[in-house]
Amino acid sequence: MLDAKLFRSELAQTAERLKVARNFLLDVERLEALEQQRKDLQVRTESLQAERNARSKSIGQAKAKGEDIAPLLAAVDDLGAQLEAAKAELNEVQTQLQDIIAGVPNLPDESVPMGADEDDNQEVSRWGTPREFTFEPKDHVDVAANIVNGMDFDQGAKLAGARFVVLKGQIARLHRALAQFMIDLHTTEHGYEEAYVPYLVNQETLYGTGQLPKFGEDLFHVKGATENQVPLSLIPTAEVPLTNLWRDEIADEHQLPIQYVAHTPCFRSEAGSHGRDTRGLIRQHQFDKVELVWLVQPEASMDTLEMLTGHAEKVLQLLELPYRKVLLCTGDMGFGAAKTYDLEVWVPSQQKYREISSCSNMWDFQARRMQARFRRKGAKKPELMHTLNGSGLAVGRTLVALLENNQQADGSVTIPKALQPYMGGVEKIG
RNA sequence: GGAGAGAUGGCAGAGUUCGGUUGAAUGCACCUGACUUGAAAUCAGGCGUGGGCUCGCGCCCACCGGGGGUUCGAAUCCCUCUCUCUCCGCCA
Repeated sequence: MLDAKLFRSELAQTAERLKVARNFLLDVERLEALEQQRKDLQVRTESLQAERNARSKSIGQAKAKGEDIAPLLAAVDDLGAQLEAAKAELNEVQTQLQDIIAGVPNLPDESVPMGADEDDNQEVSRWGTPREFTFEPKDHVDVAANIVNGMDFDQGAKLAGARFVVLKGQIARLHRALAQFMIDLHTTEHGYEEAYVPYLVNQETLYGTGQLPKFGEDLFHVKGATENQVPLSLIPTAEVPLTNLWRDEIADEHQLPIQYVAHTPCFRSEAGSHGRDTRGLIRQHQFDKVELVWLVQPEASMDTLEMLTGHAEKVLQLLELPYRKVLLCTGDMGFGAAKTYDLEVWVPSQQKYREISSCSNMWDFQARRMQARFRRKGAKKPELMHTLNGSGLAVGRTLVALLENNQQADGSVTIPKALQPYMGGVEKIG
């Protein structure tokens, strides 16, 4: 959420920036009208409340002195109705304003290139060299098929439906090994605190990180057993529970920065991506991810984004997987991001780089929704934190990259040195 | 699953019986000043969050777990949801 003041004192400029940078059209006239109404109604409501408070107080005083309060009660007779009407009107207007503002995307940082879609993203760097195969490389589904049926999409479909998978044997272990390796790296080398979090969260939590109100159709929602039980939703990423740990909290300055790492499954409905990446592990309704989250002071967030991205890169480097780092343009960034780097890993079967990590600085966008704040030493007012998150990495897609890049002519798959301790010391599988 | 108790400011903890000048006693923590070579101790003062109006001084509104209700007026009464604790039962 953007600062509401931007919609009052700098409405025209804000609308222009949103249009240019995010192709987001703000209904300026409607906002202006609503804001004017809000102002009038709020002043009226509050003065009615002030009047009611004053009169109620005098009734109390009169009663304490044993005076007759009947005339005072009569004088206050129609105040209640007036106040109720004003309140209702104000409420309506504020709900409308809130709906508009909650649906406005974040403004990009100055360093983000302008652009319409992914074609305008900027490649920042490449690491590693895609391997020259002396044979026709298979895709990960076929590579896995060679390893005693370690990846079974039919069984996934049988148990749950399309876009679900069952992993077994060495593939299942490799999948687990990758997650363990990533967590250990981030906790021991990069200073993250490991966290285990709920996979189901409530609506306030989803609002805090920006999934609601706008992107509810991307999630799986779980109805309570009884009618008036609170609705919960499966997390689409651990960013949601981790960042919300500081919702409605005020940290002391010395507690920052805070860094969390968690390994969780992620659940996405993938509504609107029918027919895309239907084969294989690339796009599933359920996938595992190791997520990195930072909560920092505003002045530190830009440097932190570089650090965070570096931590995700380190995983790819230690796994010896070729990748490139891409700076997303204004048009390709997520709803709440101010700046995002994607890491894309080389996928031999597709002869292209595919997203395996997305690292974003959300600026104060989520913090404002969540009221996640901190207080500087000696300062009176708390300030909004900045929040950042990034995948370090998506485990399923890492498995894809490893199987494809490390496949051998004989159908086996080599295990990178860094991962071997997590695989019982074996150098290859299959 | 059954029975009961509770949720108040950064923390602890009054107030809820019998609704009224209570944004809320008190203690701790914290900030400023005095004393001190410095610190501790002591003393004085300050010290919640969000919002509105105003050039400003400042004034006003809301908030005692969430939502709704009764009332001129609710931390206090009623309904409901959530969470916490105790006991019993069951259980990975």
